[in-house]
Amino acid sequence: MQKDKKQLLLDAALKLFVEYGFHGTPTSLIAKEAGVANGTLFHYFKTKDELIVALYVDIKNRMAAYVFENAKGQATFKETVKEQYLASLFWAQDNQLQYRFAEQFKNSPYLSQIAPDEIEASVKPFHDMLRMGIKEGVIKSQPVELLFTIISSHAYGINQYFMSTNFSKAKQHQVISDSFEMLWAMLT
Amino acid sequence: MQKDKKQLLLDAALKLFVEYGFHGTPTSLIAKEAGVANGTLFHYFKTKDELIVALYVDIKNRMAAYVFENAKGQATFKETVKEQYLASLFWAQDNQLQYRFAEQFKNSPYLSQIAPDEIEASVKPFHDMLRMGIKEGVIKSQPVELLFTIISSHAYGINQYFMSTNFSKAKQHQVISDSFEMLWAMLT
DNA sequence: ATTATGACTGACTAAACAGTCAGCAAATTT
DNA sequence: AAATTTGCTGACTGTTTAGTCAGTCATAAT
Repeated sequence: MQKDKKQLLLDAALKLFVEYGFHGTPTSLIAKEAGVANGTLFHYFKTKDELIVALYVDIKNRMAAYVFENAKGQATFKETVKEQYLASLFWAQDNQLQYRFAEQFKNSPYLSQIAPDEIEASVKPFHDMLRMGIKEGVIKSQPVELLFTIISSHAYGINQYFMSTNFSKAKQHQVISDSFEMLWAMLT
Repeated sequence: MQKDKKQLLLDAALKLFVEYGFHGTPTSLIAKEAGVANGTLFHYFKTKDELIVALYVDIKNRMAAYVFENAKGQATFKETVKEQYLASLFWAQDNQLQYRFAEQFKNSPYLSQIAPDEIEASVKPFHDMLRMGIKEGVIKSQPVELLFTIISSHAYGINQYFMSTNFSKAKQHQVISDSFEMLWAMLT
């Protein structure tokens, strides 16, 4: 039983988009790489843009699911934040293509095709959590949007660092763990 | 005396690339926006790719010049780092188009068209400075690449935050200044 | 005054592209 | 067994695109 063709198309598109960019990748090449006919792409996605947006939404959902799955049921606030931070970076580590695609997408004009309230909804759980931390007096009283952005971009930076080095997985885990303690010091 | 046509083309390309993306912007539209003939673009830039890369290099140089100009001659290490950090963010504030273009470029496959040693050279002054700080025992003893990436992405985060808010310039300056102190606490 | 130069033009072309569509073959329903 | 549906195909098309090039014109050199 092989993967269904929709998934094959998404996999092929991901790989090619990261390598050649959105418009540097013709739909014909995506179909070829996926091993399906040209028209099949348009059977599953009305337009190329729809494929690009669908791919982004799919990746975002998978990452969010992974982070929440791995960070649930922590005893303290700090442990919750830490596990979410670690899970994000571990996910990025194991899904470099997805991560790079997401960054490319976020910095492109395609981002405007995602409804603002959809973006809003995806960050809400994190904002709520941070609000709780402030209420409990564990972290600094600052706008949660600012705190969340700082945490996210800190993780982004660590990931960039890994992309330019050649650390073993164990070494990377070490750096991630250390970097969280630096980050935490900044938040409290 | 009007700007020369090369600069008009770069200005037009910048505006359109940020709005429509690299491949979403035909060369014909760039020429039209610049108010020059179609062929003039190819008189100054052999290919569209060359224009894109030239635009990035130009922007990077301008930003670097601004940062160094504004941060030179500080008395202490901390003040030097702080002024460079502030200057970067002030520049981004006053050059939103340039900043967004640079981010789009950095996260695209075009980045690979910049020679690694050129990238290396552009970050070297910062690495050297950080090395000095470590030697003097002012900041944490960590790989300078890591420290620099953390500082850069912290600034990136603050800028992202500004893009989703509507603060006055004064308020933004306040946030930038505060955020540096948080960052500094993390580095020492 | 004549010639030479080089920035600039814009009509043009070959190639590439996203998207269409008539229809096929296998599975499912009747 | 016939009819219908469904997932898929790939040749095709109208449009758009990057890049070309023969030639214009203002300025500068002789």
